[in-house]
Parts: sequence; structure tokens; C-alpha cells
Amino acid sequence: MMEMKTQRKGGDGRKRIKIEKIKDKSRLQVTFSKRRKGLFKKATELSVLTGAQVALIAFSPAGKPYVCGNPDLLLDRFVNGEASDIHQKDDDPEQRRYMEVEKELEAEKKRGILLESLINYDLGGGNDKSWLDTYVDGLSLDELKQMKSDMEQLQKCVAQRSQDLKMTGNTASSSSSSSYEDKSLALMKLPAGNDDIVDDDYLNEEMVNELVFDFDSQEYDFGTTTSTDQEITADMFSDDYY
Amino acid sequence: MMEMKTQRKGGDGRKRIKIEKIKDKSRLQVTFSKRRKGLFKKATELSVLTGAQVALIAFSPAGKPYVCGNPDLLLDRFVNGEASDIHQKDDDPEQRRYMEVEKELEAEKKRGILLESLINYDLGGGNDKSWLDTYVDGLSLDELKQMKSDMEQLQKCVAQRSQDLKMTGNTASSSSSSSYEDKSLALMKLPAGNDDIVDDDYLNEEMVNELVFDFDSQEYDFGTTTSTDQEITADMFSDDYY
DNA sequence: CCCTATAAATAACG
DNA sequence: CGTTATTTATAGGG
Repeated sequence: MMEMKTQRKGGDGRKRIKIEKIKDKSRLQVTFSKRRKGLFKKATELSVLTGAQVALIAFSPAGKPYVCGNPDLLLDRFVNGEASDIHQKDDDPEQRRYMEVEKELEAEKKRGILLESLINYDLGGGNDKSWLDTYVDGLSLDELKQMKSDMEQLQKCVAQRSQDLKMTGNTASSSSSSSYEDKSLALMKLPAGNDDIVDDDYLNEEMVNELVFDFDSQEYDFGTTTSTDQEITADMFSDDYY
Repeated sequence: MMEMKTQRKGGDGRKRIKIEKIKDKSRLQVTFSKRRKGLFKKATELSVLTGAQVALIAFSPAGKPYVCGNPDLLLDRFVNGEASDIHQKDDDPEQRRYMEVEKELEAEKKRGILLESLINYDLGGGNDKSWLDTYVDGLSLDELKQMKSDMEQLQKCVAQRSQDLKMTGNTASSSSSSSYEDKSLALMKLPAGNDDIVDDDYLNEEMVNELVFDFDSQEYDFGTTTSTDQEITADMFSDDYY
């Protein structure tokens, strides 16, 4: 026996695979594990390298959720915002803190309304579509699908939230959000009538990039204080497998 | 024969780098862009390959939020997470009221962030721009101007509405000269893309049983309901660049 | 952006 | 889980 070439030791090495749903249950599991690990590592590296905040959740095909990053930290940043801490109440900071929160709430509501409006903003260019719709008309079918699904869910949340706000006026118990379980949505398919893809490949001048909207000129009390650019550390993620 | 050894054409090729905060502003930006793109691609592949649900949010060092996958997943985590009630003390009506307001504040902030994320939503087309930017880029100068004008109008409406809301709503005195900066408006400086924001998310849903935090090898149990392993389709992400 | 040289991630297999 | 053979991801530079 002179040659055993085809295999020195381990396997044959990596093979190229198509990016499509793996049907083999076994391989699926393996792939998920390996890739999830790699993904998390990348997320961590990005965070450490650039100091960016990253939050990532992946549900295994079995339904088990894996979280990377530190979601709680993000939330924490809001709760502890700029000012005092909740447990810190000595002479009369109670009232004070309350006022502050009320104030912030007000600001946040404004911001929310603004953003909401922005999304449903009507370009008014003759057609009665919102700019969003107009934009969508220029997308490819795939882009459309992808976007539509995500949009609908988001819109729903917003709508729901708005409803709550209007109803209770101001005394909402947020976390007990209602029951729009329409998660599955129409996500996968668009209304048949939306298939006409307008391929307007209008190339524009780059000067557009310099056009800046200066809303700041107007003095509105919008905005929040939450600019505590929190640093994310490697420890926040699992990096023991490097 | 002569040799042009060290460089045939481009750069010297990849160099190994330490995974630690990059200080050079310029390189930081480049790295973030490249790596974010790669990360999103991986996330998408994992999702398509294994059918797993993936949600990912990355805040650029500048604070701009980029979203990939299904944001709802992230939101769910935040809302159901523990951070809801910091300290349960509701005997005192005053205290109670405070808690409510703060809770709502939290929700509002989350909503705001969610909307912002939506606006900066990454179509995943390999493009680094948000759909909004992409859209704006596709407008003519005139259209842009028109839009700017309309936007400003919108601003006023929103301000007005906020005013109303405030009147009929709570008692907070947010009208007094606010000391906080304006973040929300900066968001609308469309092309520039150098905003500032807050981070966090919002929403609800109930499908978390076992939450495994990868970053700590630590496991928190949110033993709640069963997991409704929703199916995620390739369409949910954009993968036209494979 | 585009390239190239090289570091990393990972599919197939034991 | 550990190895190996390849495919991918990317740091630098133009």
C-alpha cells in the first residue's frame, strides 16, 4: 500500500454550501451551533473594536433563545439616565426626581409622535401615498417582501402604543401591552397587486449629500438627556472561547 | 530579472489586529462599516440556513442604530426583562404615581428607539445606507427641497400636537426652559447620517422559556410560556448579495 | 469603492 | 468534540 492520500487525518476539509434552509436535522443542529458561536464572537469583536453597542438574539431551531451583548445594560441606561438613582432619596429628591421623569416622559412622547409622523409622512406629490409607500414602489420584489414584513410589525406596535396613549391619556401601564398576536402576518407574501416593480434607476447628483435639513433652527423642547454613551466591554460578552 | 516583490498591486494584505478599542477615528469608522456588514451577513445566513430567528441591533459609535432581522425579538426581551420594576414600593400613592410615570417613560423611550431603528433599518442590500438615506438619495433636488419644506411643516404640526397633549395630559412642567439637548431632531438630518441617540428597545410578545446568556455562561431562567417557534423566512432578510 | 495577502470561520468526517 | 481542507472575512492601501 503506497498511497493513502485522499485522507491524511481528518475530514476532507470545508466544502462550499448553498445558503438555503438545511433539511438534514442533524447537520442543521451542528451548523446552528457553530455559526451561532461565530456570530456571537463577531458581534463581540465589533463591539470591543469600535465600542459600539450590540444586542443580539438568536432562537435555535428548537426554539431556545440565545442572547449576546447586554440588553439589560441598554435598558439600564434609560432607567438610570442622567440624573439620580432611584434608590437615592434623602431630603426631598423624591419630588424632584418625579418632576424630572415627568419631564422626560413629555419629551419622549413628543419624540415618539414626531417619529411616528415621519413614518407616515405624506409627500403630497399628487399621489396620496406616503413617502414610505413611494419609496417602496421603487424596490425590488425581494426588498419589498423583506421590508413589508418588518414594517407591518413595527407599525402595529406603534399603532398599539398610540392607542394606549390616547385611551389613557397619560396614565398608561405600558408593559401590559395588548394582544396583537398577529406575528405571522402576511410576512411571506405581498398582495398580488404589488408585483410591478418600477425600476426607476434615477441617478442623482451627489450634491444631495450636502443638503441638510436644519430643523434645529426651530426651538422645540424635544429630545432627551440620554446620551450617556455607555462603553461596552468584552466581559459583557462571552469571550472565553477565543 | 527584476523583482517587484513586495507589492504586486494593492495593499499588503490582511494583518492581524488585537481585539481592543480602536482609537484612530478614521479606522474605527471603516472597521465598523466592514464588520457590521459582515456581521449582518452572518446573521442572515444563520437565519436562512437553520431557519432560526435572529434579531440584531448595533449602534454605531456615532450612535446610529442598525437593525437586522426581526426587532420584535429584541423588544420582547427588554419588556419582559426584569428591569420593569426597579423597586416595588407602591403603598404610597405618591410613590405609585411616580412609578407609573417612570414606567411609561421607559415605554416611550423604547418606542422612540424602535422608530428610530426603523428609520435606520438596514435593507441588507450590502448597502451601508439606511432605507431612508437610500430613498433620499433617489430624489431629485427639487423633490428634496420640497420634502425639506414639508418636513418643517410637519415639525410645527408635531410641536402643536405635543402642546395639546401636554395640556390635556399630565401636570408636568416641561415647558420651562429645558436643559436637555435635542436628539430627536438630529435624527432627521437625513443625508448627513451623523446623529446621536439613545438605545434600547420596546415591545412585547410571549414566547420565551429558557433564556441563555451566552456572554456569561450564566443562565437566567425566564421560565415562562412555551416557545412558539415562529418560522423566519429568507425573505425577512435581504440576501441578494450572495 | 476596489484589491490583495492573510487571518478566521467552518463543512465534512472520525 | 478535535482535525483538516477550503471558503470567507477583512486590514491595509490605492
